[in-house]
Amino acid sequence: MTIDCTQCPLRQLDVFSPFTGGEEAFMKAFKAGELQIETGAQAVLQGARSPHLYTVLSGVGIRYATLEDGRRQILNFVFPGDLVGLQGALMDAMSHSVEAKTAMTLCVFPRERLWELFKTSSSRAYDVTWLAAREERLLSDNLVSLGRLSGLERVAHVLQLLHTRYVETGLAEGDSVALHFTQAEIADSIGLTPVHTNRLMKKLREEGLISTRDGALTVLAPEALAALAKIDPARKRERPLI
Amino acid sequence: MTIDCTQCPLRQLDVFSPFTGGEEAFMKAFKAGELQIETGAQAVLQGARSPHLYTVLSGVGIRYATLEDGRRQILNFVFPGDLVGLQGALMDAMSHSVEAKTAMTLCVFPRERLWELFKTSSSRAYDVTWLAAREERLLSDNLVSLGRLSGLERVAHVLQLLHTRYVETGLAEGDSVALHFTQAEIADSIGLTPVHTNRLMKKLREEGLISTRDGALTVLAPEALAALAKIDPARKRERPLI
DNA sequence: CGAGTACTTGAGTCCGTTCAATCCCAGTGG
DNA sequence: CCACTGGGATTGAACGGACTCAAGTACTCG
Repeated sequence: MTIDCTQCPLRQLDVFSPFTGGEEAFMKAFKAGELQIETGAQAVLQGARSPHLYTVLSGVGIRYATLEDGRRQILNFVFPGDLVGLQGALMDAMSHSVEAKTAMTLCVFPRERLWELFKTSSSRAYDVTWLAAREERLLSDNLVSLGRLSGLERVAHVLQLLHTRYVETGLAEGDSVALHFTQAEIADSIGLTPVHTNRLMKKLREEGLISTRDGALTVLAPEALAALAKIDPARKRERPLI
Repeated sequence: MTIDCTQCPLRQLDVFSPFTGGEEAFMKAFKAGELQIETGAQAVLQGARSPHLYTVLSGVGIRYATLEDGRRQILNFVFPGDLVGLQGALMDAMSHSVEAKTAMTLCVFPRERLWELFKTSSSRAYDVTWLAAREERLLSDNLVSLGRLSGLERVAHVLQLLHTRYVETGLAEGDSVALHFTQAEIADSIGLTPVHTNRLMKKLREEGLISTRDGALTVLAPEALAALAKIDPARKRERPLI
């Protein structure tokens, strides 16, 4: 029993641009099914040529690359509405893996239909490109963080980012969010060790910027945190949903 | 006097996929002209909503973001065949600037024609998306470098990357390439200070991996450098050219 | 020949790492 | 009911890679 695109619950959220009419029905024709995966399972694997392109319907995960010697870098966090596997669908092989950190549901689009989608609907094709450009921007932000921010600033940056993404995808309960990522994962996303990340989070707590109680993150001083994180508050958040 | 797309000199290069027929003539209709800029000039500016989308016809540059306090992070190096200004054409404003490090020639596509291109040619639209996905992959590689490689590995990584890009765009003279980037710029791309970058380059020289003489970089031990840089030699290089 | 820019090198400091040990808590099986 | 287990979070102490500040060299350009 899969969800009908015309009933897609994500469409309700403010971050996603509304469809102008009949477009959900169009997308429905491209959806081949749903993939349900458990916490810890891989949606796509580095090196593999994924046979599908996915849109995240629910759940969160991480997008990461590993080196031969085991070092891991988390490139980005995966939230509802994100495209997964575009590289594999377009180019040769995936340069990263995606792992679920909660149970996830993914809408499945077979790769051969992607080309069909480009031929049939130029506006949907435009949206795919738009999302690719958005991904590029998110990676750029992380690059600036890793390259030019201090450790404390980087921690503020991810926490701010995660908070925003939880809120905009409707996964926040009140003003605090239940993080599904461990400190080790946060550390792997900002290029620090878990130990040092822990110390820096402690510092943010002591300075009253955040609080963390039983896995929930609360931002106590949003302006101060954003200032530390060097995040532009004016950036538009709205985006298309495929 | 602008170059006719049907005569595009880049098309000759091995890295670029051949057009199947009549496609150059199609692209010609979208080209509104050429932009010539001098060394040090900005092609696009961070924060601006660029009125154009460009393809680099000749010359090299840097794509970078700056923070309020002046810190700068180079996101990527810009070479012939690269798309410039896609974010500005699709979304709201550019999150980065592009500056010429040699004289550059850019093919100009007005942003309103981008949408027209999507409507008219699904294969060209597909190529634009392909290039966006490629950019995403290059950024991921840099992210892994900044987050998980040591200083020495990072220096090896950029140098290897630059060498490859010079060679594949036909800008190499023999086995050595004339770098158009200063050590300070290389430092800004790998998240290190110029001073430390200098010391690490010295080390690579002492170990016999590279040599640098009057601005030219020669890779003396390609395998050793690639091993240090953690670069996958098997990756396909061919890509579309818009 | 002076000025500017890039590159090079030295010495001291600090941020982040490494290697541990400890704590906390949710399961789980006796 | 409680000891046992294991993963995550936390803290301590010592080390080291990268930074800072500073001086000096090499080269181009007016």
